[in-house]
Amino acid sequence: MSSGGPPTIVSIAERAGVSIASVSRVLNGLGARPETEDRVRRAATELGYVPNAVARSLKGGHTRQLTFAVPDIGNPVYVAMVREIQAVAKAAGYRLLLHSTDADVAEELGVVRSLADRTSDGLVLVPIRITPEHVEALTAAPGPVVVIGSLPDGVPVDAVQADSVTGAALAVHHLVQAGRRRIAFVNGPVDTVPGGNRARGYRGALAACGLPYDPGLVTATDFGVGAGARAVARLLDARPGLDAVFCANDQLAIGAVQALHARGWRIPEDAAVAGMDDSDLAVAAWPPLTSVDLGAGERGRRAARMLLERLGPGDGEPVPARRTTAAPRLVVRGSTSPGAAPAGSDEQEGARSA
Amino acid sequence: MSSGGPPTIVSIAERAGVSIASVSRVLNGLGARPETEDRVRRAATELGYVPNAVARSLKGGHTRQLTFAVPDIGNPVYVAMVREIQAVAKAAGYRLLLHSTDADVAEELGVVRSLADRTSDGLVLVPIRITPEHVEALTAAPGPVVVIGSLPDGVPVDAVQADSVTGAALAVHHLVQAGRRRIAFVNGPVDTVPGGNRARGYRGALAACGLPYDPGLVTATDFGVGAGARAVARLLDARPGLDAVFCANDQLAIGAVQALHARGWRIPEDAAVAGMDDSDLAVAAWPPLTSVDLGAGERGRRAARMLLERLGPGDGEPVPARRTTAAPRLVVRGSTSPGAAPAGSDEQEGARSA
DNA sequence: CTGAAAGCGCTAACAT
DNA sequence: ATGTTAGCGCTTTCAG
Repeated sequence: MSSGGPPTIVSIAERAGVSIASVSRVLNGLGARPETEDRVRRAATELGYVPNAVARSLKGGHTRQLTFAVPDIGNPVYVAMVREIQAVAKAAGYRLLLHSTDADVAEELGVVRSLADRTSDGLVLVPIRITPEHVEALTAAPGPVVVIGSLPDGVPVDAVQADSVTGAALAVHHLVQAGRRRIAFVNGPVDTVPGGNRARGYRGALAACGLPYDPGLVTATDFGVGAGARAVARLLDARPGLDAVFCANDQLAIGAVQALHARGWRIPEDAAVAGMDDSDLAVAAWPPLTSVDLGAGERGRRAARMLLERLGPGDGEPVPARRTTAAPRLVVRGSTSPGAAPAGSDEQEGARSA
Repeated sequence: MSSGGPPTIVSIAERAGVSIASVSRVLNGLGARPETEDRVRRAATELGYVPNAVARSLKGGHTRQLTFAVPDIGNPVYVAMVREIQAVAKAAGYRLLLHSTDADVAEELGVVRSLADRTSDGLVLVPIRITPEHVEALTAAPGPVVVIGSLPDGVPVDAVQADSVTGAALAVHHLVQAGRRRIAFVNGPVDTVPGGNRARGYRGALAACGLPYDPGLVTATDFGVGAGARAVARLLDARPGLDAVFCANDQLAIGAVQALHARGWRIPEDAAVAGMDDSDLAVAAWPPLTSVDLGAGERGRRAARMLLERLGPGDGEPVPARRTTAAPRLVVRGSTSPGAAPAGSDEQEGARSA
């Protein structure tokens, strides 16, 4: 007699009058005499049997779970990644473990090492920064990892990165074409991956356009609406002649817009504003923000796919670490171009309910 | 000699020259002779041993994983919930499994049933709608569940809900106090939990204020920026005398603002606009949106805590299902009140990086 | 085609 | 204090 607890293959075996091996076979679609097959299926249904995934994992050596570790789940960029990764994972029959590192380097390293506890089959990691410890931990990773960010060559780990340099160039060129010459740059912390890359992108783009680099037009504080507003307020005092503000992300751009509005500047007439990431915030602003889509969703999707490939049948020789880069895309809206993007026009549908 | 694969307690036992039981005891902090303790710890460190979480789960009967199932991970409201739930879970030593149901009822039911596979110890579910099947599945849930939404009494499952009625009342009263009388209402689908509740809230609030209910001032389509813009464009044709637009969420409100701007209406002078959810979008808009905070984060936090309580030592008699409601909070900004919310003022900090 | 039995890695009796 | 052993639920040889 089977006692309490949920039904197991043993309960089914007893009820069907067969061995547990037969139960397992039938349930896994291996051959069996129709009679046996029938008895087992019936018993399973009657008992409301559901296979214990943990036991399966222990036997099989894999959990069909993927971990995605991000600095901050609230950030729109990471949200876009989560969304895509979750979709890819689900389609491949994997569950998604979401881990917030709270932008803490030690935690990031911990996540990599915790691959060893076999809780998930692989990891997609978005590091806030790449330290020597990262390189070390990643090199010795006890399981498959894909990094979203810029990893040095030589680290034997797949990576998918954004092209901030080209992205910034797109924005700067666009502003220059629109007749702007004194283009301020509002950045976040330069010692983070995104901050550092975007700073380089801005300088490079300026040079490429033959424009001088004026440190007085550049600020770097925090990524955030308030930081953007304060930075621009300061810039407006120091460089009242600026005619455009390029921001390292949309939050900063929102802050910039607010600061400009507060002083009665018209956008884009008096100053154009451009952001980066093309998040939902961009369309929420007024005027709607021109923004560079750095392909967050695309990066997430690719990272997930690469990870899945590593998990597939590891036949043959070891595949070397791959590097791939998502192409940036400029999305022009009213904040830089008077006529652009009428209200309720296109995109942004897809009915996110609430 | 221990062969390939990651180290297990057996490898450690061999190396330390003790039994696997001793290894387990030492590693779990149970008593042992200092000498033994030492040998084990040393061996474990040298081998880089990490306990296999799957094996532990199989033995212990729990995974220390929680599942959070939402209709759409991209929605700011759910993002706020994820953020809090993840924080609570992490603090309690649980991992978070994120599941997107894509607003599909069948998937929601599937998630509830899949509790039976023992992959996670409990579930927080945000149903898009509550059908009789939901009630049935929830009643027969093979594990602890907490629902975020309005569950009928009698369903033996914990639930935490928003108070849309009071929330809508807060907004409507605020608008009335600001001198508005013809308050339009832009809603999403009425057959969803949020849509239905907000519709009731609006009607109730109107009645409480002694204002007539004019169906011509009400629209219900999709939750989304574009839908909001189109709805308001239509409203402006049908009821050009409106002096305020109350929207069932911030996306709709953003759309409303755009439609009004497009026609040259000034906000809030010609028409005030208020939204719901107080998401990041609210501060991104210009003017910043007055919005009703329905306590998404708070609901997430409470749901997680309730679930954790169920998972705790189930000593004594069974605790009956609990219902709790998060109090709404009106956040007044420039879209209804000319002076409010200067740029880069307060909140919104917390430096979400990018 | 089917059953018996081993074993995934760990914990917890039970015995010494 | 430590070792031996059973067993969590399942898959998979290996015999029959």
